[in-house]
Amino acid sequence: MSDQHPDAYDASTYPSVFVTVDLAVFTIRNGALSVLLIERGDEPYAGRWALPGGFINPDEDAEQAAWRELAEETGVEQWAGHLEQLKTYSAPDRDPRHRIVSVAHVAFAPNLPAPVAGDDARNARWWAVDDVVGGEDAPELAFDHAEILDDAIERVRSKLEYTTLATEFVEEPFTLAELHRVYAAVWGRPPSLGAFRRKVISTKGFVEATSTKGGTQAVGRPATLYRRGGAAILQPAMLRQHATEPGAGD
Amino acid sequence: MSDQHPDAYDASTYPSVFVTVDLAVFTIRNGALSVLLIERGDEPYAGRWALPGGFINPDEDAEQAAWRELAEETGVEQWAGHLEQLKTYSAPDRDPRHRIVSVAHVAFAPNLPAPVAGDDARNARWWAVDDVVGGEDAPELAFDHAEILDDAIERVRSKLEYTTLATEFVEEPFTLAELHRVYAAVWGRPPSLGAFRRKVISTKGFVEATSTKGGTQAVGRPATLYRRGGAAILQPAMLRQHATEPGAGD
DNA sequence: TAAATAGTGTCTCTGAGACATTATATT
DNA sequence: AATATAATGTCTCAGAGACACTATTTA
Repeated sequence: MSDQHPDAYDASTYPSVFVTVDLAVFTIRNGALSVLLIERGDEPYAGRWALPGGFINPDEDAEQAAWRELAEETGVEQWAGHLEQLKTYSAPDRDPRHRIVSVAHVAFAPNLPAPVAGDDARNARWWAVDDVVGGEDAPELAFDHAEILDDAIERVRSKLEYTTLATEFVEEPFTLAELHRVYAAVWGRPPSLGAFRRKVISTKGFVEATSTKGGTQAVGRPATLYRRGGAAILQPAMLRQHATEPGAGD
Repeated sequence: MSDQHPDAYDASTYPSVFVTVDLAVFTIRNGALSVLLIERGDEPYAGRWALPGGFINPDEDAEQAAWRELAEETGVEQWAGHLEQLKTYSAPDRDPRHRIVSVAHVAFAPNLPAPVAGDDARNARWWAVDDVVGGEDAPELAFDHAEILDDAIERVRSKLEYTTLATEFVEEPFTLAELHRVYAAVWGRPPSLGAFRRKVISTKGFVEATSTKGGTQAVGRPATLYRRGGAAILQPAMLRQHATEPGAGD
């Protein structure tokens, strides 16, 4: 914050606003990157789908509020995944009623169940992100949530490049094939399997092999099972072929 | 934002807060990455150094407020550089007087002059970041600005890796040696000159050669002069030797 | 000429992509 | 055996680091 005006806190001089958190909660379902949306029951935007969110309490910072909302919305108490701040959205007219500034967050977790429905008659479900952002019969989201979701998706995609965050999308223990499918789902196109295996295994602290073997498949050679390692960043990064390729051929 | 409680906007139910922007403004001065700080005249933290910032007006979003503050603090009307949102800081007790949520921003520009002093008797100057974050006689910053500055520095460093942002730190036209010195200043250690030149030149859209030659040096072969190209991201990234080697996470 | 800075060539090493080959399980 | 999946080996190519070498200017 900081300020240069000693009396700047006079509420008559500067207006106060409401501050909320919004959440883009991601998981992998049926091999597709999916996000949790809630159908609004009230105006404005009644009937539209929106990101879950809520107000920050007086004793919370934004991250604590996000964790709390996450538990409330998903019904998951012991959250196994990761949560981080995304960006703050503050256009003066983003909410037609009041000035509301929202601190958006991104969360990831492995293979979450369908969200708690009973709670308060709201409709809530997982959407494959391709069904939300991909033109055609994609729903129009409430408020500026389409923009938030776009930014959130880009955050997830880029984080897979230079961090070990992909491991947050799978349950331990996991196989390298499962981890590879996370990259395929999030990026749309998987990295080449050979290079992927080499990189994951050779990057110290990305994953740790366990002594047991197994996997979900009923047939075929059983896979080595791994746990998350201690490393957080990938150096160098896992390469993704950006959609915006520099001049073809090249 | 979004909400699930139709009457949630009742001010008696949820408290309103003040929202500010803070700015970490960076430039290169005397070969060192430097940040603009302001000495506070009033309590709290009177006498402490702080990041410049101010309140968001009712008709502005956070980015517009940041641009406005930037012009006010630096006295630069035609801002040649870049500004982007960094992160929002919202600890309930980060300001002892009121609940204040701050949307921090990062700005870069080439070789800025000493900040406007006369304005309102406040003391303002450029600090080499090594003098602010480096132990010893580093000043204790006001509020949570030390944390913000840490995050801002890390943002600048990492952005040089995967974007063409370094060109925002030099005035056009510039030489490759000047651009190389930007990397040296921001990272502490420069990338190897040979690889650097190859990468900058071979990355389409990073820089564009001009027909003229020159440079600042009085002696030696005159350098080719360049302008910024149209590209924004570097694919693959410029490699930096991280201080924190991969292996041990947080 | 010497000194200074700009720019190139070349060697080696790492690692990515492609894909053939081998390994280990079930039926 | 046949089939399915896991895992490895190998070839090639792009690019990074190191550094010697060449180029172009001023004094």
